[in-house]
Amino acid sequence: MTVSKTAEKSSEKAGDATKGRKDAPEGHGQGSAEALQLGELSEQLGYVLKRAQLKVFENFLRCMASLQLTPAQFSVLLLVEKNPGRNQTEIASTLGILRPNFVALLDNLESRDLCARIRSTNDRRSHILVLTDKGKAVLSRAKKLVATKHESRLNELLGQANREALIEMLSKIANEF
Amino acid sequence: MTVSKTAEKSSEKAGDATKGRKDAPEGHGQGSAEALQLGELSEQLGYVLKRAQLKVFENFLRCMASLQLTPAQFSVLLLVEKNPGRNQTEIASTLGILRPNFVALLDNLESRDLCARIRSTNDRRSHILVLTDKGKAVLSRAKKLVATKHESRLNELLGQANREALIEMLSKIANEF
DNA sequence: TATTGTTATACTCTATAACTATA
DNA sequence: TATAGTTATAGAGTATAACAATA
Repeated sequence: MTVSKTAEKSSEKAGDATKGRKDAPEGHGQGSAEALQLGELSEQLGYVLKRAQLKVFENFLRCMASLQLTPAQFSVLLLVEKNPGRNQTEIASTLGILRPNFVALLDNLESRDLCARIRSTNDRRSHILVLTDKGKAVLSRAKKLVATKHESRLNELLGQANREALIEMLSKIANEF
Repeated sequence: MTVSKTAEKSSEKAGDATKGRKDAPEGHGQGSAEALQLGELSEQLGYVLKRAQLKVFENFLRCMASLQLTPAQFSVLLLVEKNPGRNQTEIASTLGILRPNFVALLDNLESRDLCARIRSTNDRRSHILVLTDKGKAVLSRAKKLVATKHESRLNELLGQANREALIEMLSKIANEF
C-alpha cells in the first residue's frame, strides 16, 4: 500500500509503438490512431506477471552480456555451488528443468569450463556436478553484476520494503498457487 | 509488509520431486538424498517471477479448460472488446505479439467464430477486428471464470490489499524496468 | 525390474525476411 | 516508396518415448 501509484500511465510499451503518436487528434478517414485502452487487461494477474517477467529477463541478459550467462545458466551455477555433489537429475528437477533438456544446457556450461560432470563412484550411472575454478570465479562476478546492476534497479523502482514484499508474494504464488 | 511469512517453506515443487523424500536421515554410501538448498536463488527476482508466472498460467488454463482459451487468446478477446474497430497491427503490437505470429492466433479465434476480420473501407489493406456475438458471450463467461476461479485465488492467498499492491508493482516493473 | 544420462523428436513461442495488395 | 496482412522459416523452450549403462 506504500506503493507509489504509477500503474495508470500504462500506454506505449509493446513491440514497436512507434506508429501512433500523432499530434492532431484525428487524422484521415475514420480510424483514430491513438493508444489503445488496456481496460481490464491491466488488472489481469497473468498479463502483468508475464510482461514483468519478460522485462526482467531482458534486463538480466543485458546486465550479464559481458559474462554471456542466461537466467537458466545462472540458476544452475548458483544451485550447483550451493549443493555440490548432486547429480544432474537432482539439480535439473529442482529448477523445473526436464532431464533431457538439461543435457544441452550442461554441455554448454561444461564446454566453457564453468562446471564439470564427474562420474559417481557409488552409482556409476550418475554424474556429480561441480563448479570448476573458472566457474566459481565467473559466478562470483555474475553475482556482483546481478546485485549492482540488476537487483538494484528494483530497489530504485520499488524501494527496499516493497522489493522484499514482492519477492515474498511471488514465492508464495510459486509455491502455493 | 503485511505479507504473511510463508516463503521459507520452499522445498518440493519442480518437475517430479517424487524421488527424494526418504525417512532415514542418511542413505547409502555418500550422497544424501534430501531436498536441495535453493540458497540465493529464492531471492532472485527473475527466478521467482518466472516460477510464479508458470504457476499462474497453469492455473489459468485449468480454470478456462471448459472454454478452451489460453492467456494469449483471452487477452486478444479482451482487447478487441475494449477497442473495437482497430486493426491487427494495433491489437497485436499492444499485446507485444509480432504481426506474423498474430495471424495463426487470429485464424484460430476466427475459425471458432469468436472474432472476425473485416476489410476496412478506408484502407483496404487493413483488417478491422470485431468480436462476434458468440465471441462476446464466450468472453463474458471467460471473465466470470477468471474472476471466480482464478483471480479469487490471489485474494485467498495474499488478501485484497496485497493483491492490489502486487499487481501495481508488477505493472510498474513491466512499464519502467 | 528400475534409474541415470542421453538421443531423437515434436510442439509451442518467438523472431526475421520477403512476398502481395494496397496506399 | 511505404504499410497491412501474410507466408516461410529458423531458433529457443518445453514435452515425451526410448535406448545404453548401471543398479
